[in-house]
Amino acid sequence: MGKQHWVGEVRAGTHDGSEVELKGWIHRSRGSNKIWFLVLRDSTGVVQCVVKREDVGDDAFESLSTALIESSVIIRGTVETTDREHRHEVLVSSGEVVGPVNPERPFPITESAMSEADGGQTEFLLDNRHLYLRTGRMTTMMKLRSTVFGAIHSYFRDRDFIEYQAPNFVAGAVEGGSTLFEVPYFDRKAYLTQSWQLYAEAAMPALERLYTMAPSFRAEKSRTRRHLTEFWHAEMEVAWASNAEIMEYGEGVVRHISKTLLDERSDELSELGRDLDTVASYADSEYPRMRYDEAIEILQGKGVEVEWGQDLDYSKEKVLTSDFEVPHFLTHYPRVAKPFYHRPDPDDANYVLCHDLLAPEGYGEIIGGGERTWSETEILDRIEEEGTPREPYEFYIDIRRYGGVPHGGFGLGVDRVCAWLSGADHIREVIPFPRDSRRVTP
RNA sequence: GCCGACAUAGCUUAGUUGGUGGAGCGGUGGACUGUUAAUCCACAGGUCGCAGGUUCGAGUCCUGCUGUCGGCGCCA
Repeated sequence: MGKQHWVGEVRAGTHDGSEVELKGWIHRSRGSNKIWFLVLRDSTGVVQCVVKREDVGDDAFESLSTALIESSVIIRGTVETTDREHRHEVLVSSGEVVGPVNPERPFPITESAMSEADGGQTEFLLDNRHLYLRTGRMTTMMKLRSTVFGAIHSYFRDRDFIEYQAPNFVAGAVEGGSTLFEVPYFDRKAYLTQSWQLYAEAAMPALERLYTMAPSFRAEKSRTRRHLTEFWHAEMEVAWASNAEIMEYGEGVVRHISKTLLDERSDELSELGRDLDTVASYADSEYPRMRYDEAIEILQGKGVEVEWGQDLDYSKEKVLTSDFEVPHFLTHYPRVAKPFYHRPDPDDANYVLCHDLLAPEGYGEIIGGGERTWSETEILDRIEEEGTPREPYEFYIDIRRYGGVPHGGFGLGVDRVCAWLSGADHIREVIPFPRDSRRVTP
């Protein structure tokens, strides 16, 4: 790489008193006719560079001092310690502009746009998302996001899970048919996948423990702080596992993500205003289990109008989780509220062996999972009972004709977890190019 | 699909009973040897989302349209 020195190293004191060559972009620029201050940004942070006319000469002084914000530059100089902000400065000996910014089209994202925008939610910042990515807030979010992805991979790989990929063009739904994205597929129709699960179950007898992280697509017209039409889905499937065991993995991975963020990204969490003790409580606590029936009783006790058999919508989740300080599992939903692949409870067939993990602070459901219906007769009954067309699921039924075994898994909304743990106001803040029902550009 | 808001300069916005559209940031030119969203002076920049209507006169009132945002149902 044609770059040896990094701003983060300068800030850490690695190069105190030494010559460095910094390559980056102008974050801020100010000064007078003899001395100029360039705040230089690279992927590791910002540092102030002091350019004196007498040191660099008139030509370099003119080109550096007139370069606009987000011009790319190479700066050479000596690192000095200081009592000023950032504790370190670069006293510039020479430098040049690499990629200038045209004054007719200055960098459009101003301080006012940033400060009023509340996390990049204005139309303007969404239209300029390709430029918004390089702002401090979004850069920090992308680093946190990378750590979350890494933590999920390490959690499963450390437990001998095999990463496995399913097709994204599919013929059938996992969730409701109305949320399918239909795409032309030569002379037929196909759909974008809503979940890896059905194809994971096909590989379950081969791999026994498998996981993935991949995008899922749902054509929901939802406009909420928790929804995207394209979201990153961490899913896992385990042979011979019960609902309770699957929940152990769910709790484990969420706690592992929280701990990894604290270990590797505490500065970034603090930068975003996240209280580290709150995140630590998510890493250290056990997550209570609560049956659906208990949740209904609690809600009814609070005067919420809810009938047994209803799925719990967000407004009810919110009332329920308002007293929770850590994530809670909700288990044993009524059979009528859940799709065919959930396994009915052998102890009471009115319920299914499933679980949702509800995050506190109003972030809602972050995991949905459970045991799968695994015998041929039971899956056929469930499909018929639901009135679901059988054809797209023939392969899924066939799996059960050859050595079916109990198994289960879950899906975790990675973006939701990122939003929750970073304390973001909106799920859009944690993904570089958010997709919702009204936006596919840029 | 439903409910509710909003739309003024590149950005963030002010605009009073309807009476000549202002400012800050950003840009340009100038001043300034330690600035922290630097400061000071000057200049440029507007089809007030679009189309109708009411009126002597509409950024402002009315209707329609478009776009955007927030929320709901559903979900991760």
